[in-house]
Order: sequence, then structure tokens, then C-alpha cells
Amino acid sequence: MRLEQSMKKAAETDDIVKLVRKAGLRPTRQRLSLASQLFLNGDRHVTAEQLHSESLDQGFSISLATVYNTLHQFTTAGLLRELVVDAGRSYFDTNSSAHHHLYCEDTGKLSDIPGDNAAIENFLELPDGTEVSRIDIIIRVKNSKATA
Amino acid sequence: MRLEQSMKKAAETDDIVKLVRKAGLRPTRQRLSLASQLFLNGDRHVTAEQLHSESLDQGFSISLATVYNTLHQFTTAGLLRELVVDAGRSYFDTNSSAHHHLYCEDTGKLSDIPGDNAAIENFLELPDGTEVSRIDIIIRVKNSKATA
DNA sequence: AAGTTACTTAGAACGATTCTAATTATCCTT
DNA sequence: AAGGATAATTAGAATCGTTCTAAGTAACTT
Repeated sequence: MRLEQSMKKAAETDDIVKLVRKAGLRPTRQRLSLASQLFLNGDRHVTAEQLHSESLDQGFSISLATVYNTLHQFTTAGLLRELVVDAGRSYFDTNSSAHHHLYCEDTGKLSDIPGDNAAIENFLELPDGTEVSRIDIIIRVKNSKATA
Repeated sequence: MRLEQSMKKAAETDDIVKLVRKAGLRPTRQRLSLASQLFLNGDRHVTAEQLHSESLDQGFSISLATVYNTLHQFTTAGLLRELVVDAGRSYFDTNSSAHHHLYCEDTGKLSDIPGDNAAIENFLELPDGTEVSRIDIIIRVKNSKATA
């Protein structure tokens, strides 16, 4: 490994430690490993199972329970956003800022919608005494030529 | 029962039979009963479990598997729309036309959003070769004074 | 280094949903 | 109206994602 890469790696590792600490969590091997997978690779949309097998594939042994615990802790800390696309499966989105999603029914792929379509909030009349907790917009697309 | 009510009931039953037949399904006792519960009581948002225990409460014995089968068949036929609010629980909406939802995190209540906020579709740039299958917008609200 | 507290873990438990294979009802033809 | 073909219903088992439990381990504090 070249020197710059090595230094970059060190800086990233340091950032990850800070990130986990800022979330009020101890920087354990498991959390640092998961945080690296999640936050050092651009925007991602992952399930717990995906992240778990990804870890195992990289030779990093971790229990599924810990993956779930960590995903929820990161979500509570505002580092992740939980998305419900299908009944019976949660995705976690590393982009926790306001944006919406495109879900491809054919491939199961989930991606961010380019641009900010969040203007809906202005048109809403909410029930008395309530405030918006969160808005989820999921646009499902499918192949135009699909037989189904 | 007065005469008008009796006639109305007969007409409704007839409509329900037609509805089920039009969906390409045999009008069995179970399907007619479920269709009545679903479509003769205004717009509803129900889970399979809710509908099942509602049936049993009314003294109508039906298996949970049949409730699931029927809900899916009605959904495929376009009579219902499946909504995913939480991971691990599906709601079925008897209003299958284009509209969106308000979900109250405190009470678990789901309701239609008055008015048509479906203009989003016009602003979308979709991936090549795909078309919109469906758009789900869920606005989650919570009590403004909630401690959580 | 010792003690306190937080974290991780394997496996059991759980709840919603789907599957299975056997029974029963509806439909169509005569 | 009866018989045969097909579709629907059912109870219970199986499955899937997720959460729980309680015992072991690691991280922080002094």
C-alpha cells in the first residue's frame, strides 16, 4: 500500500471512530467494521442480511443480532434512515437527508431520486396536534415490456 | 327488517356477487363475506388479521389462509391496494384509485389524504425502458407533544 | 489492574405470511 | 338433477425476517 493510501485509510478510520463516538456508542470492532462498510462506499441501501453476509464474505465474523442492533442504533442516532419497501423486509439508507426513492420491482434495486421532490410538505393539512414525523415516497418502476 | 332495507340488502348482495365474478373468481361464501365487509362499509384500511377476527366476531368462521388468499386475489384484480407502512405488516386499502396516506405513529391509524397530491409523476425522469408501476406516499405524523 | 458498564453472541422465540396436501364446494355438461 | 372436472378452503406445518434472552466478553474509568 502506498503512503497516501495508507494515510487516507488512517484518516478514514479516525473519522469512523469519531462518527460512532458522536452517536454515543463505544467504538467496538463490530460497529467500526459495519460503519466502514456503510459510510466509506458512497450512498447505499442495504438490508441487515446483506450487510451480514457482506461482512462474512470479507472474513469478518459478526452475528446477525449485532448487525440488527447496530443498524437500529445508527438509525436512532440519525446516521441511517429505515425504508419499508416490501412487507417483511427493511432497507437501511446511508443517505439520511430528505430525499425519496425509486424501487425497481423487477430487480429489487433501490436508488435515490435525483433532485429534490420534497415540496409536498407545503401542501399538507395535518390533523390537529400532530406534526410530520417523516414522509416516505416510493416510486416503483418496472420494465415496460415485462410480461407480468 | 323493513322492505326498503331488505331490497337494498338484496341489491348489495347482488353487486357483491358481480364484483367477485368480474374479478374472475367463484363467488364462494367466504369471498362474498369478505367482499361485503370490505366494500359495503366505505373506504377501509385493514390487515389480514383484523379482517379475520372481524369475521369470527360476526360468527362467520373462516380460515386465516383464506383471508390471505382472498386479499391477494382481490389485490391482483385491482379491487384492493396493498400498503406497506411498517416492515412486517401489510394493510389493504379498499380505495384502489390514486391517492396517498397519512399514518399516525402514535395510534397506528391509517387514513386517506384528502385531495389529490399525485402531481409528482409529472416531474419524474425514469430509467430507460421502465414505467411507473405505482407510487406510494406515506406521511407519518405523530403527536406534537409526544415525549418520544 | 479491578470494577463497572456496555456490547456481542448463539440460539430460542416470535409474529406475519406462505405452503402443503387433503377435503369440500362450485361449475359445467348431459 | 347427477357426475365429473376444476377451483377453493382448510388446519396445521413451515418459512422468513426480526427480536429476545441470558451468558460471556470487551471497553472505559479509576
